Amino acid sequence: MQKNAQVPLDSSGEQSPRQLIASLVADGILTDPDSPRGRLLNAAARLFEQKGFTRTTVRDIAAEVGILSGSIFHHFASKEDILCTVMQEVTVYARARMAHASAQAESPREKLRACIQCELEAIHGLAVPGFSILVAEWRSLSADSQKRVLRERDAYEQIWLDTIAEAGCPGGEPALVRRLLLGALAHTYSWFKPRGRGLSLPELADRVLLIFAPL
Amino acid sequence: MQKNAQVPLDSSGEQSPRQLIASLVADGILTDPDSPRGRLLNAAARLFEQKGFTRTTVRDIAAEVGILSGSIFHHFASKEDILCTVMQEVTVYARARMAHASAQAESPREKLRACIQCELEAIHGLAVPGFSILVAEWRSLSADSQKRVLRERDAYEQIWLDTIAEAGCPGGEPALVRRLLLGALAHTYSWFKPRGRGLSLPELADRVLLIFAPL
DNA sequence: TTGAATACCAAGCGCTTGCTTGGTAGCGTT
DNA sequence: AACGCTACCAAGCAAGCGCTTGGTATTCAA
Repeated sequence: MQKNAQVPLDSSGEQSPRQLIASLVADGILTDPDSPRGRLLNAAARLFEQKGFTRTTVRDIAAEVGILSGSIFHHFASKEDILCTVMQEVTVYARARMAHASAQAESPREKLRACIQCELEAIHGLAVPGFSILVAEWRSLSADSQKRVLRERDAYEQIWLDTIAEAGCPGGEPALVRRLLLGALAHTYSWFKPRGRGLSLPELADRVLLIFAPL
Repeated sequence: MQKNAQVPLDSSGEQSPRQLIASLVADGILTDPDSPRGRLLNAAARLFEQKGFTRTTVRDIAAEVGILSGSIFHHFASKEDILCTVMQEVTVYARARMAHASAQAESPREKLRACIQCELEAIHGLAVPGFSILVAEWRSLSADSQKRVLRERDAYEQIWLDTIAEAGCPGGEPALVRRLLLGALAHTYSWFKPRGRGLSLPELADRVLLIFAPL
């Protein structure tokens, strides 16, 4: 159902989430969220994010969309297949979103800022539901499934590496900086509340930028 | 069995891991690793770190020390009790180790370096087996258990906050810097191989220091 | 009008899980 | 010799798990 070719992403002009999703669905690299399969993926992503993969049962997922647990296996081969597909599609969407945000910014440092804010929004469920699963549930995937997801993920990471290299961060190679940065950002999931009365999300992005790209 | 008072830690002179553990056992704030209970805790820590909490069964833990699964509940009230106790004791030991390492360093910046290296060693199983569980399995704890662990953890974090404040890191309040730093360090668990032929652990500590405390 | 495809139900199988129960063997005290 | 304490075994229960099977209702193209 899904073509795995790296479809070039449209990164010009303004785009609403709905438009972006629609164009990815039209390209055949994202499941239609209004289809039964798409509804299952969205429900699973929500639950995996809330409770974790092992603590989410197929009965939970089925109940979320109003069907019985057995019917899930008409759409997916296994519970792990659901997780793997969720991770793939989340990565595809996150990549499209970040490519767009990065292309909008002008200076290299602003591009990095845009990427940081973009990933923060993704992690905190403001833009890419299920993004935090990518880090939290990596070990729940079999080796084969990890490979499937990694192919999509490489394209996503390449945007980061290019951006970091151009911004001229200290701390060594872009790959190392990216890994430290990813850890720092992903971990904000467990303490930062974007809707709280403290730091706002763009403010947090600024602080992170200040550390990883001083000046 | 365990006194919860904040026992002042001996932080003078050289100390082998064995000596440090022995003194903590003598103080009654750590379980003797040679007792049946201690052997269970060590086995559980190893397994939780390798496979995660939910994917580790009480039968796995029992087999590791050569008893039957039911016998575990002579030593612990529940599987979660094991996890909670592991987390507590790991925190106690990590704190003692870091207090010692920090006290050995001279300048504020060297103290920060010592803490970073200390936590990296802990995360990668070179010094504090089970440390990575603290971050990875936090959500596996009930609210009550989280409170129990948090009391020990506060003392550990205080060392960090003091060290960061004195080192004068950019990026805002020490609490924020610490959270970003913890995320970055904890995540190294999933990509950094301390025994590999690439970057060594002290080198990695240097790079991290360069980012979080420039100059 | 038929036939295939899609989406789902109803029932339950086989297995694993955390944990319980009732009992026993060995040891140090008194 | 009697007691109590610690550490453990043997057996299994009740619940929950992922997943299978055989069948049905609806839709839509030929």
